[in-house]
Amino acid sequence: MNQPASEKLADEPQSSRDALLDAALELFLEQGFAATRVEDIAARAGVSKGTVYLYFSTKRELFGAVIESGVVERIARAEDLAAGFSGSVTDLLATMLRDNLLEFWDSRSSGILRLIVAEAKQFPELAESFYGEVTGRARQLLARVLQMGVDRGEYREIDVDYTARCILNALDFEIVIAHSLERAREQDFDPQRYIETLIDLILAGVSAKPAQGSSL
Amino acid sequence: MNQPASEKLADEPQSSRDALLDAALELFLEQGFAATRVEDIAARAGVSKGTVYLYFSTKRELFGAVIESGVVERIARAEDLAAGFSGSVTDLLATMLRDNLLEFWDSRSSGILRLIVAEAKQFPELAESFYGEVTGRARQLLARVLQMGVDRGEYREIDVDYTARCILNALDFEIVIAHSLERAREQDFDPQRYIETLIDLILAGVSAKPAQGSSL
Amino acid sequence: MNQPASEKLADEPQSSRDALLDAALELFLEQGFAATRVEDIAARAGVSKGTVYLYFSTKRELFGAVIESGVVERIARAEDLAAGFSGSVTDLLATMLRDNLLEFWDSRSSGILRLIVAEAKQFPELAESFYGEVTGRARQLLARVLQMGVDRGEYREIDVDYTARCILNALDFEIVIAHSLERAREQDFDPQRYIETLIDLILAGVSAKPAQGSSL
Amino acid sequence: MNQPASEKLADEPQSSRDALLDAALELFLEQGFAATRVEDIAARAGVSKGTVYLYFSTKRELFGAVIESGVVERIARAEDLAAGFSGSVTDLLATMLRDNLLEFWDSRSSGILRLIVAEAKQFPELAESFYGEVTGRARQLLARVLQMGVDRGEYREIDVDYTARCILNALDFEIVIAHSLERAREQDFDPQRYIETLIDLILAGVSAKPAQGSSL
DNA sequence: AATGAATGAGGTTTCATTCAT
DNA sequence: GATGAATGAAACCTCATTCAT
Repeated sequence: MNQPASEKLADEPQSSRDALLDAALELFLEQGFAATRVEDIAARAGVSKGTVYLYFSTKRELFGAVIESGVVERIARAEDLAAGFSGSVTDLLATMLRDNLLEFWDSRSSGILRLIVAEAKQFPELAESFYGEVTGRARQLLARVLQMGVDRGEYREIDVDYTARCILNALDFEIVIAHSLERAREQDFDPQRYIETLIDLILAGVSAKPAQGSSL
Repeated sequence: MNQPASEKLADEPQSSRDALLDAALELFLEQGFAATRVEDIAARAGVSKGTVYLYFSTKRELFGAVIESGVVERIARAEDLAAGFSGSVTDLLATMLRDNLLEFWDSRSSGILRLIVAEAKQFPELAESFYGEVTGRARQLLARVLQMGVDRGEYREIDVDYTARCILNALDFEIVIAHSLERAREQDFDPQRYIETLIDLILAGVSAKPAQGSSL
Repeated sequence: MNQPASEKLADEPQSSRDALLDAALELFLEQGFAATRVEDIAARAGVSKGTVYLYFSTKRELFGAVIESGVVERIARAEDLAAGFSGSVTDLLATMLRDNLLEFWDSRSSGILRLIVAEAKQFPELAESFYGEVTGRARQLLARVLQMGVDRGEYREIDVDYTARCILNALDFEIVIAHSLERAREQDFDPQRYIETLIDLILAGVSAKPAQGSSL
Repeated sequence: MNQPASEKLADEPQSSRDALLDAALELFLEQGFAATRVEDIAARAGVSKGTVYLYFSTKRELFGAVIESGVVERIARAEDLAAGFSGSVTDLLATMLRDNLLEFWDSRSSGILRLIVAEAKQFPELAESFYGEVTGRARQLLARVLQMGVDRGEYREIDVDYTARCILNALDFEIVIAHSLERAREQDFDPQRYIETLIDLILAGVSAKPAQGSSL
């Protein structure tokens, strides 16, 4: 059965536009916006300098498109979390933090978070939009889960919105650091241990009962 | 009584070098490294372009000196925290987080944190040095306090090092965001409420007893 | 009755070549040679960029063809003037200047004159050819008419060739100005009044009798 | 006796700015605005590319400054004409046209006229300003002289304003042509003869008495 | 005949750095 | 110490032209 030409295998040659977006993301992550030359993006995408301007009218617009694609990807990912679940809220919370965020750790989008922070002064609208749509949406999702725990009596009366901020910030900054200091971190940092510590701290911090881990 | 040469009156004209460091910090914070022109730094410092090169051989070296001065300042601040305290570890912890970090929030050094994150790819040695000397030192200080709480039986058996990471990350990312999205944040973010929520969450999370606020 | 292939209905789709010539003339007149992009010409002609190169091997060649078509058109127009006339030479002269040149004023070809002047440095051969074939031919025609007046005793002994230059220059520069400063001229310039003043001046200047209008 | 350093001999090294204006005028005249590269202007002025941007923020601004300097120069020249004179208006008129304009013919400013016509579409404000301030001023001057002749009874009742337009146009277009078609014109054009023919035509055309040259 | 994605030489402009004064 | 005119490498961007389809 013939497939339409538009369905391509992952390693097939993509459209020039997609190749440029991929190449640009890689280079912006590696070097930042200002230090990345348009010509290098083109070279990595396998096209010539002029081709960049067939698809993006300026280097800044290309940057915006790169971030935009990351936004779309991360939003889709976050929405998947909302899908049905069973068990206690605590199980959901632990699963969310553990499984999903560990996965996110290495994903392409996680680098975009660092990129947004780095270039926020040059692209304030993009940064605000990203922060609102991505980080904000994740926070609302997490706050809803926490509220569920409160409603069920699993958790004590907490400020779910700001608690969600605390949790996400603790995760996001570690991600930003991981992308900023790749070499130095590899030696003495254990992401798994970080996540487990965070989960333990959070669950103990919100639980209506005494802290679990330690209590005899 | 002779005063050391470094002690100057507030309104006294500083040395050109200090004026350049101050001007450079301001501009790097506002615009980032690449977007800041040496000529603008000189202008803000009230000297000519050529004068910059009397004190710093390259723009990068000037950036390094700016960060260095921020490091020194922040380390001094952090070390002051270690001075004697009395009362429970929980009181110390709450005070540290509340008073000292609220103060830090608006300090000049807090912007350097964002700057380091933004420019880490261009200045990896600086970033690693800063992260090690400043963030790392703060983490060790916090870990020692937590360990003290554990030793005294106030806190349950926790991973003090990684718990300190969690706490500092939650603080640092909020600071970074605050410096990245100045306008947008003013509207719906309450730093005081954030700190209190974090303190509440942390103390409940580490305490050896049931969470304080809610359950009897 | 067969019609030549070149006679088409007004609204009929022209050939791509003709459409390109028309579009190119419009744009060259509006913006000049250098500021007009081949792509814009193609777009205005309703064809694609590549199609331009099916008919013209370079942009310069297209420019040449545009001028060439203007030359042909203007020569035909000028030659028509030579056709039979009756009455005094003065009547002919007044009619030529008044009717024919007022008509020419708004014609498409009049813009080409300005274009030639503007691009003469880039296309010296074209400019010389245009000046020789169009302006030169018009000058010879006018000189013949003046000579006729002299021969008939209507006019005094004048330098008919250079007098023709004076007359045509006075007309041509006003045309060039009209095409150069479209907006500013509309306010305080009256073409009709200009032509009449010129005719009055010329006829009085060449007449063998006292100036007509004023002295009895 | 020592002279201030600012007084320089004509061939002394001028300021970079003046050297750039001179070089730019030459090249713009030779090649037009678009075909002239900033680097070539710098080279002819004996400075480097970057130096151009110390004095002019864009290539267009440099063009404007070139025109501006021409405007100033030509206005000063035109004003000198207005100085006292004696004798008949006809003598003045003949002298104005003959001496002053022959001088103008080869002056630097005369090339600017062609340049303005050529680039009017790209610089409409400049063109309008030039036309108003330079050509317009010359026209008013000429119109005043003609009016004087009418008032004295030397000339018949003519439309002095539009007559002045005719005269100046006849001169200006010849100048523009001279600058456009340098090579071709040298062979068979005699500026002196052109001017004399024009003077003869004009004086006969405006005179209250029968045409002078021919009348027995 | 027609397309339009792709090319890459070449232009304008920026800005870190130098150096004669 | 201080200046600021000058430099020139390097970046972004344009657009005439080509060519596989």
